Amino acid sequence: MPSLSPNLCLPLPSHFHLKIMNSPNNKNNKNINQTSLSLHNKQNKFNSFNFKQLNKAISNLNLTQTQSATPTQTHNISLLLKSCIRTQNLQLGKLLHRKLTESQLELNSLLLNSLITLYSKCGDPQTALSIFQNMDKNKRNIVSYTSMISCFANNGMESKALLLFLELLLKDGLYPNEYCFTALIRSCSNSKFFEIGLALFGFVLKTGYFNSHVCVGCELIDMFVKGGGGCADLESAHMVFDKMREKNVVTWNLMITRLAQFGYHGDAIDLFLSMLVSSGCTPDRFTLTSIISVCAEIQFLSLGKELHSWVIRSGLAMDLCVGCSLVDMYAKCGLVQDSRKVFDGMSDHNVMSWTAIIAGYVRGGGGQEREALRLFSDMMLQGSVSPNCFTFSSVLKACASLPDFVFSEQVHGQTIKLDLSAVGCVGNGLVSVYARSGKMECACKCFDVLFEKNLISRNMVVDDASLKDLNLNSEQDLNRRIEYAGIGVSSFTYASLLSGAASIGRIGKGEQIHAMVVKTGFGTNQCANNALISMYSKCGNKEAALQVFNDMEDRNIITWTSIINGFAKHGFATKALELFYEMLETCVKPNDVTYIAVLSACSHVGLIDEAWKHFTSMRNNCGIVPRMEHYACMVDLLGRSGLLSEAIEFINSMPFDADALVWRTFLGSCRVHRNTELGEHAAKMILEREPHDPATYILLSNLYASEGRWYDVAAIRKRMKQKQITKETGSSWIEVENQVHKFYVGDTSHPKAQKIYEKLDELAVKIKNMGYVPNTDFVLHDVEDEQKEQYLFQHSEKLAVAFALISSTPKPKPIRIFKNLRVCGDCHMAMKYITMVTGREIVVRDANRFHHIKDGTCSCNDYW
DNA sequence: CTAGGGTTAG
Repeated sequence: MPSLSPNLCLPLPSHFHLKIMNSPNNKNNKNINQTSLSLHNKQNKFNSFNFKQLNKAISNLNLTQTQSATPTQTHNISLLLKSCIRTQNLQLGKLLHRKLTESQLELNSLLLNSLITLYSKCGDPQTALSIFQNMDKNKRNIVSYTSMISCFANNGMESKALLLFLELLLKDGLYPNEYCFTALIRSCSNSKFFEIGLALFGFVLKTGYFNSHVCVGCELIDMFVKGGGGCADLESAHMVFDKMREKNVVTWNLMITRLAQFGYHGDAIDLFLSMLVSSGCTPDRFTLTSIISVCAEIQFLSLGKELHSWVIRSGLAMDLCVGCSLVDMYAKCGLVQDSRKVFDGMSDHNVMSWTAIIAGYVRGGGGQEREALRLFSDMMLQGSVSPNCFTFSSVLKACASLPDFVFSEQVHGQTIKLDLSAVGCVGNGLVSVYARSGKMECACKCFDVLFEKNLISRNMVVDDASLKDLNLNSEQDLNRRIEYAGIGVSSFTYASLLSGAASIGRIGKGEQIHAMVVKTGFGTNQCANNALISMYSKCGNKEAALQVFNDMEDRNIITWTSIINGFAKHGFATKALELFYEMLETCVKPNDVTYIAVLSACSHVGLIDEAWKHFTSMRNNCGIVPRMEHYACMVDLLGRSGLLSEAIEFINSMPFDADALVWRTFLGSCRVHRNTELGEHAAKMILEREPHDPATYILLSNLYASEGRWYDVAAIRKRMKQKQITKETGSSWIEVENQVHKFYVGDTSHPKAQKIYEKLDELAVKIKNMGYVPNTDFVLHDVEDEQKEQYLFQHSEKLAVAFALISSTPKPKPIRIFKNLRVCGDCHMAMKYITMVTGREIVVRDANRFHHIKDGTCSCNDYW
């Protein structure tokens, strides 16, 4: 941490020290306060100006032909300019500017400076600069310089800000003031100029500018938060905060917000409490918004409610942002109804309040997705608010959970129209919507858009001329710069690309992204590596996942959880548990997700005692309260071991009502152990909770089929027809040479179909000789036996295997197949024989889990 | 005329 009085090391000219000594910065305090007070009043007066009024006022502005602007004219013009700035209306600002130019009125410093500010704040630094450059030398005062420095600082041209400051120091009669230092420190608030920022920090401490205005301190706090080398230094930020002589409500808000943004929720609440007790400042809309969001994050409902009543009592209930945070807080605390009440009571809505309530319903799940989509439709119909990527992220999640597809396609259209389909969370949402419906072509297309657009944006950034003058020495520098600027590639971009590739199993693309990660200097980035581990795991390549894991130096809980989960999903429980114990030794604390991985590892291989041990220890030793998912793992474990009545007892003893997931897990066990009676009960429970779940109907119908109860099978099919529930069409796909090949049952559309079927015939003969007997239980009963067998041998997963074998995939590599439904029992058996006759390893990812099939055995132990 | 703070997703 830097010392609070670092050495002064700025290369300042000698006369500068003198100037500072003479500068009357203490006397200024009073003036500043007065200025800002009167300014405040003026702002309020213009708050009520709408576009029309402002337009009219500008048009009616009387610019009589005097040589230079009179005090009254100056006053009026400056007020109008301020209104344009406040409303970010560059259009009207330009109109006013044009009128001034046309009138040939000679503009004084004040007006020219105001024009610089107008262009600066409306994102047009070039025009601001040209006004500054064309100003008469004798009109260019300290305010002009400060406005221009601030313009550079706020428009991503930090080096130019510093250079202009150096130029200012050489001007006789001009003295930098606290406004100027504030802008300078802001310029240094990125990693590149952090060192200069430290020097400025020392300087303002020595000269007393540090306490001359709260803004200087605020800017310093943010500088440390952004930190040197991209690493936040909250401790130093907090020290600056403590050291500030005067703090106003903004200062408190800033510190509270930054603590919250960096995940120090408890500290943020503590600071809020000391603000109440000892600051003498009254919390305002900003404070409440921030702290209510903290309550949402950590689900601190009691404080959240308290703050809600405060909001009402203090008359802030009509504030849009406060309302948004309340909507979000109630939703995140699980009280969607209360959230809705706040939402309905708001006088106005913006994209955030809509998104917050929609996300609330989506998060709640259990059929509430429909209400979320209804609200989304309302929002679109009203038309005053346009959805953004956050909105789509939630809406697409809702789409993925619903059977109707028309709506999803409309949403997809909207994302294209608004040019958001290549934004990470939107693109991934689209990919998973299509992937879940088995529309792999569409899923792949959406992914490719994501993949290519993100590549292009990176290339554009590299070509950007303004980055070239920054004198970057290495590619790492460039990336840090890009990441900081929030454009182009960041570790987040990679993470979202990787999760997209993983969800559709495109390992080839995943490998390409991996190469890009390394090439662009993110090879040691924790977030990118965590995403790589998940991607390789989800694509069935556990060796590559382990390789990434082993090469990582900096592992966090997500890293460990990802690798443990990877092995657990593949049925390698021993390795998963080994890693779990290794993790505990390195003193990384497991979280709730880690325990889901651990319990599912146990359940995949039937380690009952081990599972119970962890289930009790998670609560007792780690204070983690088991969630639905944890209970589901335990039900799975008991069910798999055939302890069906124990499983039912366990479900009944749960502290909350079991959801569809738990019952679906149980139904799976009933199917394997052929217990129709309990299975029917489980199915009934699921359909009570999710009446449109096609998977349940299928599972139940399979259960009846396995017992030969064809009458009941038919009844189920009829019911599905009545309810218009369609079974997902089974399909399998495989990636060969970066291209996805997809197959349906009996599919002959592939260009190499003839060769595929020849290979299948050849395989059939070979494996029958080894003892394979087709299991026709998996085919409809009213077909002749020979036909059944033929039908069976045209299952999509078998077609994919045959295609892999005739393709030139390198031999040592396993054949990786993906299936949208559960793999069929006969295919599973046949594949085991195929691994024996071909010596190849087959990895199948089905809807539920992974099957690593090698030398005639499968990692799932024939239980799935 | 020049300076600072808030909300939505994974």
